[in-house]
Order: sequence, then structure tokens, then C-alpha cells
Amino acid sequence: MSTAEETAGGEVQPWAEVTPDAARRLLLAAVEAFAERGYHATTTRDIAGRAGMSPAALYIHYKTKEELLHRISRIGHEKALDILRTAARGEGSPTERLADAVSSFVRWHAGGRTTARVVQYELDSLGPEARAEIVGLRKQVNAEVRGIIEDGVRTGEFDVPDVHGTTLAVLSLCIDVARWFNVNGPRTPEEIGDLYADLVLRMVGAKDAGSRS
Amino acid sequence: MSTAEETAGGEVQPWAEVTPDAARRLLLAAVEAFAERGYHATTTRDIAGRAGMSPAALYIHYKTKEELLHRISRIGHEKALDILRTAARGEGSPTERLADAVSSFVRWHAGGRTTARVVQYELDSLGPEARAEIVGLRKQVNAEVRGIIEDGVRTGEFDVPDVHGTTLAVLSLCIDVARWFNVNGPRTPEEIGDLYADLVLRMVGAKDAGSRS
DNA sequence: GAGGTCGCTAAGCGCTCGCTCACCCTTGCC
DNA sequence: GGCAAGGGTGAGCGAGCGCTTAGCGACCTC
Repeated sequence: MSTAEETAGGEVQPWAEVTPDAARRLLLAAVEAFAERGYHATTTRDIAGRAGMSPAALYIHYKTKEELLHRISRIGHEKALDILRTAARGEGSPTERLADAVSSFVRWHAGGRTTARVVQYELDSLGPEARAEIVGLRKQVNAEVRGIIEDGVRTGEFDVPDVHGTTLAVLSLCIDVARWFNVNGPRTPEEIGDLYADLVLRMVGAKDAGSRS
Repeated sequence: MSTAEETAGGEVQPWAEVTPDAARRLLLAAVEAFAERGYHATTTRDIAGRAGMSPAALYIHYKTKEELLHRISRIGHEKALDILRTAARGEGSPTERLADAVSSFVRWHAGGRTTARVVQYELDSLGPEARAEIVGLRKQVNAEVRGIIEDGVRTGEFDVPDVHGTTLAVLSLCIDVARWFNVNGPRTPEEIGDLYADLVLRMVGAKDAGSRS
């Protein structure tokens, strides 16, 4: 279940759960295409071509093009939520848990940029019922981060006048990494994760911000 | 030139420079449609319909659908750059200028969310030469923010180990407001602007962060 | 080796897309 | 009034879209 494979590049591949091999190849091709061009600019012929199949093969494994996006979005959000939960429910202080959560969340958005892009920016391309499901997952993501911040405020480690707004800002900062991160750029996902963990600790007024490098 | 009109809602309307009246109406309709559905999911029939014209009228004023996006993107980026420049070249301390820059930049992204969404998220829908032009404008935006941060580091007001990375994070934080801001939500653009200015001052280690409410 | 099933393909249907073209109505100038 | 110019329309072209269907070959079962 939680045994996700990792490549040398560090990109997590949680697609092992997509079971017929052809269905997984199609889904991977769709992730690439959606991330490059966007959902609406991607054709079913393009997806099938990338997977080395004819256009009709897509409809054996998926009912519509939108079902592909829905599957990608749900699996991606579940993975993101899993990452945050692991960090949020760890054993350290709120400061340590927030730094963990931010750095791992950012690593996922940077390292798995293609997946994260689709997951975070194609929500509006889903139909109403599929979008409602994904919005529910996002609320859980939000609640995990807010929980850590509230813990830190309770213990006195953090100084946060606006918990709700700060939660929003922290998540927004992490998510937007998927928009600008460049694999061929000067920074690794790990470096961005460390930098962002430090910046977020500063945002919440953590007392040892900056001393964790 | 710089006499942009403002509505009661606070949304800046810098489209006065688009001269034939019909051309401006079409451009405004396109901004709305692109922001709602995305560039690729918007049809020329939809744009013309919103402007109260027949589909063919669009091609009297614009050569292609892409030219519409290009015009919107250029005007929007120039406005954003103008806002940042005004704040960056003000008279106060780096702390005051950074707070000004962030709060006004965020107000623009929140208040003019429809425009900002198109400007910030449809870059990849442009062709190569148009995209190159816009990327140049973005570099200037980046340079303005980096300039303020470098000033603060020089005067000792800021404590920033990684100026380049922090600049990226600050801009990213502001830009992503256009993705999640909801006009019917609980916060006004002004409130978000103030909150974000405080958060950014904390990120750069400004000495009076939080004392500016 | 006959028959059923499954994964896949070639061909193409119905539709909508971006865009064009022949033509019209209003306006201003002589 | 004649008439050129320019903003606008209705109809429609060629192309490409998402998706369907008839059929084919490889494989399992008996």
C-alpha cells in the first residue's frame, strides 16, 4: 500500500497501484501531456501516442478523458495528504513537525513537478462531482497544516496573529513551487525544501528559525 | 498614460489604452472567459458572444485568438511591473518599501483576480516569440523585488541568507494569490495585502516585523 | 483444435473548433 | 445624391476533436 517506488531522480512513482500495465502506461503518458500542455490542449491521440498505442486503446481502460484526469488528481492528492500526515503526526515539537511537513511537501512538488502541476492546476477542468471530491481532500490537507500551527501557538513556540490566513499562505507558497520549479535550474528539490522550511518557520515566528541548517 | 481608472470595487481597469471601443469590449470579454475557463477551453464564439458581437467581429480587431492573449498578457505585466516599481523606488526604508511593494502587488492580484489569473497562468499558451517577450518583463519584476531585499541586507535591516531564493519565494507567494483568492470569501484584498506584507517582513527577518499593523 | 475472452487496432461518425468570405449598413466628404 | 471606407454580419470551410464500432490475433480452457 504505502510502498511507493522511487527512481534515482527522487521522483516518487505512486502509480504502482494502477493495475493493468497498459492502463498505467496511459496514465503516465497523460500526466506528462497534461503537465506540458494543460488538460484542454491535450488530445486523446497524443496520450495514446505517448503510450505507444492507438487512440481507441484509451477507452478500454478509461471511460473518458476526464476520468483520466480524475484518477490522476485523486491519487496525487492522496499522496500529498499522506506526506503531510506523516510529518504532522510525527513525534517532534511543532517547530520540527512544521519544518518536516514543509520540506517534504515542497520536495514532492519540486521533484514530482509534472504530477504536482496536474494535481494542483487542473482542478477546474474536472466536472462538478469529481471536483467536489478533490476539494474535500484539499480541506484535509489544509487541516493538517493548520493543526501543526495551532499546536505551536498552544505551546508558545509560534507567534501567529492569524492562524487561518497563515495556513493559507504556507500552503500557497509550497504549492506554487510546482509552477516555477525547473528541473534544469540551479537548485535541487532538497535545497528548495530546506530553504522553504526556514522561511515558513520565520513566518510563524518560531524561536529557533534559521538555527536549523 | 498612467491614469488608470478604478471602480468602486477597487479593480483597476488599465484597458483605457485599447482604443477602438469594440476592441476593448472584446478584450475585456476575453479576460473574463480566459480567467474562468482557461485559454484553450475558451472559444472565439464565447468571447464574441460576451462582447455582444458575432464571431467574425473578433477578426476585424485581432488577427488571431492568440493575439488577444498576448495583448492581455503584455498590458497586465506592464501594470504589475508599474505597481512594483512605484513601491520599490519610493522614499522610505527598505522595510517600508518591501511592505508597500508586497501589499500593493497582492492587492492587485486579489482585486483584479480575473486579469491576474490570465496574466500569471496562461504564459505557456503563448507562442515562442510572444512568450519570450513576457519572460523579459517577468525578469524585470523579479529584479525590482530583489533590489529592495538587497537594499535591506545592505542597511542591516534584513537578515536573508539566500537573497535569490527568498526573492523567488516572495514573488511566488504573491502571485499564487490569484489562484486561490475568492471574491466572495471572508477577506478583502486589503486585508490579504496587509497580512502578506507582515509575513514577508518576517521572512526577511525585518526587525520591526509585526509592529506595523 | 474448437471456442470464448481479452487487449487492441483501423476506420470513421458527429460535432465543434478557429477562421474566412461575400455582402450590408452607416458615416463623412464632395 | 454619389460614393468610398470601414465596422459589422450570416453562412460556411477545412480540420481536428472525443469517442464508437466492427473485427482481428494471441492466449486460455477443455
